[in-house]
Amino acid sequence: MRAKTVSTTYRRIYRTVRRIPHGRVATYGQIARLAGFPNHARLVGYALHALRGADDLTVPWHRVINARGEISLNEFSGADLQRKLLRAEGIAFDRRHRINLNRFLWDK
DNA sequence: CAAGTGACTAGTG
DNA sequence: CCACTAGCCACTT
Repeated sequence: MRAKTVSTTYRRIYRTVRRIPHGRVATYGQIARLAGFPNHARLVGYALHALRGADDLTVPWHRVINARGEISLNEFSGADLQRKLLRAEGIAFDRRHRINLNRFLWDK
């Protein structure tokens, strides 16, 4: 079992992730920046990782992807689930399982 | 307490 | 576009 050490830092990240609108995605770096931790993309990944298995979707973790427009989870840890959730929101994937950030990035 | 790890990224070539 | 790298940092061993 993972100890749920929810620091204020994590809460700040979760709060930011909750702001991502339905049908849009954001990158780890983007969330980090908006949460007030520029250049700490990795921290966001770590925070979301600590969320796996938790009360699903109180935080829309599936809307967070990497800067290349890909899902960072590997096929063994739920990438298909994330794809399914995103598709259900109308987000399209290309042949290589990538998302067109020009179209779906939670922008501006 | 040092070293390893990871849902990252921007820069180079 | 791909491969490799240095920089970042909380958490685990």
